[in-house]
Amino acid sequence: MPNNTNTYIAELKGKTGQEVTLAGWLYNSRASGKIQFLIIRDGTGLCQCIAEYGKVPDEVFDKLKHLGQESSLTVTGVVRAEERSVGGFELAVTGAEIISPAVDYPITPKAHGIDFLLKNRHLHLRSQRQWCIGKVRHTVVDAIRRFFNDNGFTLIDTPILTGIIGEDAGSLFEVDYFGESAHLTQTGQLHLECAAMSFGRVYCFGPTFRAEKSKTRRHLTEFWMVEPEVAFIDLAGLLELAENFVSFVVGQVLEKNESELKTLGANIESLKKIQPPFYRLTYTEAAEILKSKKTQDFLAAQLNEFKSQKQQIEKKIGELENEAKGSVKQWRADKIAAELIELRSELEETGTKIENNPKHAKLAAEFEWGKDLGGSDETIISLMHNKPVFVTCYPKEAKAFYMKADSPRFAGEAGRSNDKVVLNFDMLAPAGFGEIIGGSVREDDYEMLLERINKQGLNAENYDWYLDLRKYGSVPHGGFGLGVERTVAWLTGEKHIRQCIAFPRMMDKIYI
RNA sequence: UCCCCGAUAGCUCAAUUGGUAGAGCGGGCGGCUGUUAACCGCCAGGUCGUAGGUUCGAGCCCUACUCGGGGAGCCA
Repeated sequence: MPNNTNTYIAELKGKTGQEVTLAGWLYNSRASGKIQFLIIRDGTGLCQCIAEYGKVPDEVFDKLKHLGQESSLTVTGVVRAEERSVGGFELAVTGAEIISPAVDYPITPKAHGIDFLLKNRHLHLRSQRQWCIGKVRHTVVDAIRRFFNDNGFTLIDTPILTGIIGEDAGSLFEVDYFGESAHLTQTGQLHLECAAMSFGRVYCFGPTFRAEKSKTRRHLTEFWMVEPEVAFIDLAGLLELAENFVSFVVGQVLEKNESELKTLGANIESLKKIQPPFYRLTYTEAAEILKSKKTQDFLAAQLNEFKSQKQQIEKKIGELENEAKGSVKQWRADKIAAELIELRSELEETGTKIENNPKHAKLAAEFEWGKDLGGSDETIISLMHNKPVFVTCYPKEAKAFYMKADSPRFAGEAGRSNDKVVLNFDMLAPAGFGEIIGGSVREDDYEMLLERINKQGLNAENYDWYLDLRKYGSVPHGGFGLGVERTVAWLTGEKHIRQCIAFPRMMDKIYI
């Protein structure tokens, strides 16, 4: 980099004993009379810098003492290994230069509400948690491109403004296109299929828009999706591709972001288990599992666990409240108050789980063949497994028009007649996280496809070009889509998908 | 769209259940040479979301509205 003699915090390893200059922002500072602990962040990491009275010029010492959080500065000092310090290294400060002081930075090192943080998203991105998630996301995106690029896939950029409906007409964002109606893409799949007939193996990767009225921790109206599409592939081939792909992405994150995962409190051990093969269930088998006694027992056991969790939390709250009533030191009272806030929100969450459990049990028990798998059904299946689960061959009626009807190979034991199911699959992330991939073999027969289009009340004229693919050298083909934010949320253990994209767009709300 | 919860200092939350609005963090000043969301002392900081109503008296009760959170349905 030109004209930059500064050292990045990530490069401190191996510079022990050398004098270096860091350029960054003041993340936090603690002063203790004649010694100051300044934590600097520079985008590559955090480093504690020690300013001792007498070892830096007096006016520098004074300036640092009154410097506000997030002020930008350069700090010069000697690197030394120090176990007690974040990152294992610290700087013995010999000099510092303030670039731009910050006053009254709104995001303090204490707790904040989510609305406040989203309104301050432009600043919240600087926080450690958001930084770690951003790093993991970067690795996920890089791994996605790497996997497909290294496996013979060609990148095709599919349009964002489209005139064709890929998924559900109810979740479209309408755009005025010079007086005509157009909308934002819900999937690149249909265009991608065209490209697959030219390049064989292709993928697209970009933002996707769905105007779903979904106010949940799993939904965004704008999210990033990668979609591979392969000519000459069957369902078994797609599953293999998907499990190799996901395992590669997880492996890359484990390799490159271990410290971020640790900071975020992700379950690293369970991620290490993500290796092919994943579990495979047909929809029919999944439906039977849902209705089985095993599932009811599983849910009942879970309910008991939730209840005992609740009791434990309540007991702890009681204990803390009692302690707070007695005479305690101010600092202890504060700690108790903070703990109580956390425990109460945990209690509320557990209460919701207890409330939902019987509903989910009922939904599962009364599950009827032919319905789509609901969110709670997916959660149950996913909770019962420690690796991702493929659920294949859903009823045709519940699925999109372009999915190919079943063949005997995938019909499953239950032996429903083949034409009632389609050759699709969902991939459910383990431990209750739920769906992160949806895909299918595409209908490649002209007549069958036309029939499905008409049956779903779509205007066949709009799909002329799509039907043409079945006219001129049609081949079996298929693909899938993986949601980036959901994947990042799963890997990082982040509860809400909105934290997994820098500037989230949610239902009815764009903050900045 | 439906159900539940919330709105009090810049931020996170209290307020003995209708009787003078409080604490921590953050900010300012001071103290402390190994802190880890440091700690200790002092100071400043409020039209209790908005509009009505009940009452001698409302942060607290009632009605409407606005905004936010959580969940359901649907999905990547």
